[in-house]
Amino acid sequence: MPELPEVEAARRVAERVARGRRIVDVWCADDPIVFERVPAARWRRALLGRRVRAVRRHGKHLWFELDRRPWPCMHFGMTGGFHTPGRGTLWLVAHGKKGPGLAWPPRFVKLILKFDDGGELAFADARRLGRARLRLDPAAEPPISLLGFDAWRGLPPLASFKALVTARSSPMKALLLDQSFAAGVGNWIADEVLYQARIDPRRRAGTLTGDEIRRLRTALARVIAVSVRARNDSDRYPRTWLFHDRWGKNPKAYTARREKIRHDTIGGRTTAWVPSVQR
DNA sequence: CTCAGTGTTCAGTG
DNA sequence: TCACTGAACACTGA
Repeated sequence: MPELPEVEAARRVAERVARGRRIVDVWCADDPIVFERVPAARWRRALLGRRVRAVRRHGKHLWFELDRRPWPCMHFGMTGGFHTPGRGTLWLVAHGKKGPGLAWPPRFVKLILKFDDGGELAFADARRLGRARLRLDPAAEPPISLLGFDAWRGLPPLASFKALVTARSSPMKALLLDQSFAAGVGNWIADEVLYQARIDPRRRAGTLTGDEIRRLRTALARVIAVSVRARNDSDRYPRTWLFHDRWGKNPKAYTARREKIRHDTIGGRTTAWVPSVQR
């Protein structure tokens, strides 16, 4: 379930496994869709023998900083993630069986890196909406260069944040999902932020008052900070958040505060919101 | 069996 | 230019 907090968790796992290590083996699936028609042989040539200096993230994009270019960049799409072997394969994506997966290599694996200390890291993606690419300078080239501020580490000060919002005319839900505005916000976080900021997702960005924009920025900072700080996926979204009641497990569709939840398609995506709270 | 879905990209339209 | 819509991608789980 990769939005920014899950991708940041994946980045930390990748740093733990790979940072400072040398890549001693590369296995690459023959999947031209996922690998943008870069042949497996080119992946091997680019990565084999390289040392990993760091793993970087901007929005939902990750890349490995190696001691020689090009560098590999990943996007998890909706179902992608990193896996590590051993007792309790780490599942960063909540699909398939609950709990630690034991399969190695994992299902739908696209890339496996082996390191000089015996560690391994696999990139897998069931639905194949994710991407892995090779880039000479990932931050300076599309798609990463087209992203807006990172929603966690790059939130602009209030004045410039206001300017960015008032310059736009799209519905707030669409604006939050627009990665060229705030990189890393996905469908769930967008709904959570608008709920906590008490803003109707259909409101046009340019019509927000100064106070609403301030609430929006505060809610964005808080939702991301809390979910990034969480130790595990179950702590990522506190029980009082709209998140938990978003998909009617309870057909009553009320929030923890007994507020009626409504579902609409806004900005092309299913949107859960609370009319009695969001104006 | 059917259908919606945590995301992005592109073609077509207004 | 801006913004919206729908389709496509391929699989899972309700």
